[in-house]
Amino acid sequence: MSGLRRRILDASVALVEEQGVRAVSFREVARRAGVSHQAPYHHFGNHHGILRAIAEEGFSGLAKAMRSAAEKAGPDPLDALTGSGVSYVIFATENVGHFRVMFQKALVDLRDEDAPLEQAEETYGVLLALADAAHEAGYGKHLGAEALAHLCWSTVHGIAVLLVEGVLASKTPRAVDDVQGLVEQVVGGLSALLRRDVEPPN
Amino acid sequence: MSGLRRRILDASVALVEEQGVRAVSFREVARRAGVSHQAPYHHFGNHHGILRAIAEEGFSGLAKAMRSAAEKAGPDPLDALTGSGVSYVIFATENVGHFRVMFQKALVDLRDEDAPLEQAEETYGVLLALADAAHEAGYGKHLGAEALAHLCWSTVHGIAVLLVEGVLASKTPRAVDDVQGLVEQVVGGLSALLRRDVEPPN
DNA sequence: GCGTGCCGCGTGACATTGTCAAGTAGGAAG
DNA sequence: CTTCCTACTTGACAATGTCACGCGGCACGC
Repeated sequence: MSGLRRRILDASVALVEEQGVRAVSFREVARRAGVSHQAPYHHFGNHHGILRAIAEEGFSGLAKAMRSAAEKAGPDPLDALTGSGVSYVIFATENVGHFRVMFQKALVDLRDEDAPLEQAEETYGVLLALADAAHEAGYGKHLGAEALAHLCWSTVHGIAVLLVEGVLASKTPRAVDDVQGLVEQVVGGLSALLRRDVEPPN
Repeated sequence: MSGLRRRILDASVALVEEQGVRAVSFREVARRAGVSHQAPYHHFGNHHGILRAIAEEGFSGLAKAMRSAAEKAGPDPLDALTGSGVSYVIFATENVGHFRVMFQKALVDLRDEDAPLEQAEETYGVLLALADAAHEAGYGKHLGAEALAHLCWSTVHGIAVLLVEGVLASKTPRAVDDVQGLVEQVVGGLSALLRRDVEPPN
């Protein structure tokens, strides 16, 4: 029950967050964990093994965060969908080390023939269920449930990437440097559009 | 006026597309270009130099594509905004090698204090202008021009990333494997929402 | 003519990396 | 006591980014 595996994972995630995926060297994480350069190899097989483990943990946590946010939201399916969207972005900004690894084909093949990443499938399932419920309730009716899911996913994923990679931060005229503000702006904006499409304010 | 610089850049972009950024080794691109392992170093200074050059070329091409698409669209500002959004995604899928490098802080710091990437600023300017025009025409009025720009950017960037990294492809029940279909679905969906918010179909 | 730079590129070397091969301590099982 | 097995360590190898330096050619002043 060696806690070494955990220490190595933590060190790797921290490295990704600080200096990007490229900086994650087998030997550096070993050094940070205070073990020999072969100890990580024993736990993860090879370099891809560590990245895959990070991605598994990441998708698992993301699915949990989305489900939890959806439950905490009100009874309106759109509120649940919006809440999970916000939690998606928050998760990304609070788990940069995981998030950076999760969506790069060259690092982790989500649909590897031999071993597709089931945690990713699970996350997609959560999204689809929420979008379906919202669609059933009439939101984005003319789009179709699948299109609604893809639209929401694209939007939250886009804002997450732009935030995490520092593309948007402090780019705006007014200092909208805080994450919360941008998330509200974007996710809230899409949510408002969907709601006004069903309940025109007049 | 050595064409070697171009050959090295092309080889690098091809490598990113085939095997991800991690595979771009100084020596491998030199080998592919048929020169010594120090020739690239002479042209780009160091590893980051190549990636930065790729990003510059990428943002430059992206801005051009967006402007061109906006001009080709009809007179309606929303059509221009939508068209440039579609071109954004198309650019990403047709220039994966560039796109992957452009939005990773650890590879290219867009707002480096010493030398911010002006091509990126230019691209952002194109987006802002299009969003402003659409906002002036009444689209996304309750959002604000800036929020409209961020919403559109997030959505097209999100779908672009998910497509390029193979996250969405063949994930849907019905085989919506073709890029065009997904782009229409997502970008067209957002566009429709914005239009119906102004011109309710009834 | 001829030296004197510089530009583009090649050669050689060094520390560092991922990975393979072969150990070793310690406990459980027989 | 022997025989595994697990969790690591040590040592080696080819490959990588980078530094220092060498080398041919071309432009320039004189």
